[in-house]
Amino acid sequence: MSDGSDDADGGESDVEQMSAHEAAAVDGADGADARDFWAAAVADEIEARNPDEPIVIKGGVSPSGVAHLGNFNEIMRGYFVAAVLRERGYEVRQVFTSDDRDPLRKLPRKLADVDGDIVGLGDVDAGALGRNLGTPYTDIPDPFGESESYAAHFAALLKADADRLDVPVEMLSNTELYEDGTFEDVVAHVLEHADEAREVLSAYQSKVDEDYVPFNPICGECGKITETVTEVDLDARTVEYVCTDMTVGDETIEGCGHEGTATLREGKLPWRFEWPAQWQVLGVDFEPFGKDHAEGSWPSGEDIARNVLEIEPPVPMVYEWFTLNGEALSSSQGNIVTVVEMLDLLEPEVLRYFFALNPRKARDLDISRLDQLVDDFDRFERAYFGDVDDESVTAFAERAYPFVVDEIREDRVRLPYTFAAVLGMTDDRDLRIEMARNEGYIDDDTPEWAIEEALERVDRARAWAVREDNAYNYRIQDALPEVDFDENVEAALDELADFVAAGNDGEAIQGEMYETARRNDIEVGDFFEAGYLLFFDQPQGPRLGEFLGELDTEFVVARLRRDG
RNA sequence: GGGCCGGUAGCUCAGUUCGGCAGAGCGUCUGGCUUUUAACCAGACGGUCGCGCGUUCAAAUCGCGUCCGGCCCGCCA
Repeated sequence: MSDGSDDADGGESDVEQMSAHEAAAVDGADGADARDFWAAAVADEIEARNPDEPIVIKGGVSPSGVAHLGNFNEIMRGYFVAAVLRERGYEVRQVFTSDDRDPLRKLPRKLADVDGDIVGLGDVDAGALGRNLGTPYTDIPDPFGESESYAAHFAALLKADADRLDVPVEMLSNTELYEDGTFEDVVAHVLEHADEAREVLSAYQSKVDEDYVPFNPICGECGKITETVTEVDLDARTVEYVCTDMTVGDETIEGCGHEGTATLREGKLPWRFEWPAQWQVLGVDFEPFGKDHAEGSWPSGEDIARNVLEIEPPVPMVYEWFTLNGEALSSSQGNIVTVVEMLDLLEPEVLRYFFALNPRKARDLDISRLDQLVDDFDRFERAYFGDVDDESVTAFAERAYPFVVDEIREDRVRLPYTFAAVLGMTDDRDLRIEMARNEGYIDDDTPEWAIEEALERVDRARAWAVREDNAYNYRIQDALPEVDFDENVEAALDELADFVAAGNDGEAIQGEMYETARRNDIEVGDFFEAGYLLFFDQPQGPRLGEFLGELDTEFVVARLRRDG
């Protein structure tokens, strides 16, 4: 526990630990800390319970076809609370349970392959999945034939995403917790107190009757989860069962009729008991969950924890679901987005920022307006460094920013996202830098690492512009676009071509464009538009003169003369 | 039918815990930078805080009612 092996900065002294705790106490006393960042308020609540260390923060989902961004609430919301507690000097263990002893109940329409790319059911062995309806995810082969099981495949995806966002989380398999006996005593306890269990649960679920047994064995014959327990032998720690049909929605998963005996490790608790059982065996102090649990599983779980398991439930936190492009996340409708996809478009810290925002608000992730999210992040970052005159943003940034970035470095350069997208018009690195320099984002004092990081945004913003095919999807046209100009515009273009051919630099070209337009009696705007059409096949573009100054002179001259 | 959460400027959101002048960024418009693009600078426009009633000297904030959206109250997670 205190061997320091996972302690990043090693020799932290007890004195410093003390002061961290004291500082936290001061923060808690005036309340400023908690008001400004939800994770700090949650941390206060956990702290108030004087938890044993390590403090355990849990999340978890049942494996499904795709690990989408919504699932990531289970990891990111806990991460921020863990980070605040660590800052206060506590040892924190963040775990994520893959609830993988759950049976596959229906076929997913979409799956994510090992790289996180989404594929349809038709691209995998769907028959093998269909035959395994009702079987625990850990006993179903990986449809991609790579991992040990369907469950392992799914867990690996989530773990890979957590790594991409640099969140240290320990993945736990529910099945393993059953098989290695971690759950066994709780299962025995629940079966021993089956009357109380039934009584408590029946307040939440009307279907619970006298025959209800809170344990579902796995059929020794067909391997499916069964629901019919006929006898419980507490001394032998076994149950007798019949493998009967299971109803899922309006579908029926057929049982094989086998009658057998199962140990308490060969089955699972129903979810309503399994969740509190996890709290007990893992010693969970905090758990965020989606609003779907808020009025169902949570109240019953809390009750079961106190009155059946006789433990104190963790500090809860409900998070709102977010929508994608205004629509509910839905894998069957195909309205999903993954961490991998998002990281093609955003830097990891921007995505982390998204999850640092108030969990109580339903939030829409509008891909077409990602520039707005990135602008918000940039402002949030500047606020941390005291450059924003807005108390509430600054207070939030002061608390949350250190947990959003991997490293606090004040002299970072952030190109505005739309400008970064515009720079994506060229793949020429030097040209990108030159244009950023022209606009004042980079100067001679900018360190090389900052330039490097700034340019990382260009590829992402470019990917966004292409994906959305929006106004920032500029690309230098290799071939002459179809154009049709007035005579005086053509004359002006020829004059400008001569000016460029004479070897003038970008700044001069920019100035000359105005002169040329005036000389030929055309609106400056029309002349610029002509230039944009020639080079981008679009009526808008970057600051043109300086841009042309960066390109190959022969190419520019030929294009201005409409020669290719 | 019962319950929970949300609804604040065109957009994205602070502010609601604990009542004290309705806020920010973006967008838009106007002007500026010898310069109509990305950006930058100055300014302006923009509000029935979903709606109604109540409490109060004072309500986005508290209470009651109501509308809209999501979720839960079967199974499952």
